[in-house]
Amino acid sequence: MHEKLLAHISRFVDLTHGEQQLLAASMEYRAIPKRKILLKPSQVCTSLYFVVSGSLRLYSMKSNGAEQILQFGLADWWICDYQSLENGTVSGYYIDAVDDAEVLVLDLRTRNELFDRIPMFERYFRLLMQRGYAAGIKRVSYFLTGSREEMYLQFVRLYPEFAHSVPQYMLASFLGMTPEFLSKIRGKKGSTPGGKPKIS
Amino acid sequence: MHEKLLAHISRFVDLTHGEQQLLAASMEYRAIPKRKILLKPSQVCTSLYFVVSGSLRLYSMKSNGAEQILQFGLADWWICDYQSLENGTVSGYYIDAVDDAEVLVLDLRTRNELFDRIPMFERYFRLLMQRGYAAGIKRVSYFLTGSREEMYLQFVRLYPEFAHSVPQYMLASFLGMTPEFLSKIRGKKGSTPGGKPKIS
DNA sequence: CGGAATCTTGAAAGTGTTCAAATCAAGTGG
DNA sequence: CCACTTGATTTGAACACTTTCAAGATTCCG
Repeated sequence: MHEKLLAHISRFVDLTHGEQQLLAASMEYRAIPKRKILLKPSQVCTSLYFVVSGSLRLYSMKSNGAEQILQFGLADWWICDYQSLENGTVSGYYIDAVDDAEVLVLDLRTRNELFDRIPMFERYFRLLMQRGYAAGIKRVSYFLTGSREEMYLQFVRLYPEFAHSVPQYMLASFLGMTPEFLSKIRGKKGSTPGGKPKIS
Repeated sequence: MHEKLLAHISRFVDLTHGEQQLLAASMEYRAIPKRKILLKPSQVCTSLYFVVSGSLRLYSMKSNGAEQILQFGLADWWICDYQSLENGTVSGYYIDAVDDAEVLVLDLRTRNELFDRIPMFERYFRLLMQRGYAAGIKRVSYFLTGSREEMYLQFVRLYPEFAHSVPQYMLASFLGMTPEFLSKIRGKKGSTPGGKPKIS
């Protein structure tokens, strides 16, 4: 169950066998049924989730009651509200399961102990956070530079299977548009050229 | 010159006196004149800049030739293209000075040596990156949730002096709107109520 | 003073949203 | 297996927000 995590870590840093054991022993496996909520506003986030399979999402509630999905947590992703986690403040986000998922849970306190004992584990997180930071800047750049349609096409290019397995309204939310508009974008593509109506 | 950096670090982690000395000796002071370019596309980013005074910005060039500002580096900020830095790939961004600025330059190689020698320094960066990551998510949330006008008001609330010292077209770019539209937003405010025409 | 960059203003054109209704899909219980 | 209910997607018309383009006013700096 932990091989997937260890394999992921090994793409960034090297841990000794002992360190790997310690880490594996520090995380708890958990099966998350579809729609199960792992975090909600008014709670303080005290756990990090490593997604082994399935998918989670992090979202907020807009003033009009609509969900605003800010992040999907697919396989090999860590997901949590880092602001709440680090400051001990109340979260403003929800985290739940899009599909049935399997995760490894790492408690905040345990994480901090691991950081003290295994500097390379903290480096791994430094690299992840740095990457997330850089990706955030690039994401903002996409929002500001291109149209919603380009963003959609880009997303489909990057995550073709996921883009078609996730409910359309969730994808629309993540891309910052209404489900109606995404539907129109999709409609435009499928029927324009002599294209066959679509297979299956 | 380095006190500002050490003071900033001390808000996150504790360094011994010796570590502080080592760090200070590892960074080079540099005065950056207004408009001086520190990084441009086709270069690989190999330095991190800590802003002591003044302000830098990180931006890309849109297909229509307009600048898209993605980030301002104000006092106490670190700025660089982390993706280029870590992967050794060519950057897609520019970094230059909005105003005359003073920075401390940290070379990539030196940074990595410091990380090996001073685990708390790497923790400091882990916390910075984590914070930047969380802030990036919140920023996306602002873009998707509110109107440009709300974003502008929010920005002014957070950085009142900076918002009025930076050229308006740069602020517009950072907020993802045209300078014309920002001008209209500002016009609306100033003249709505019995408000005085504006002082100075 | 002169020139260049910046900011303002207005009309026309986009792009994406809202609202409402119709269609489609999927499960549930009988 | 069908009828029903609920949720998801599609479609269209009216609307709102933001951009584009073009001209004029302003400011800044040598």
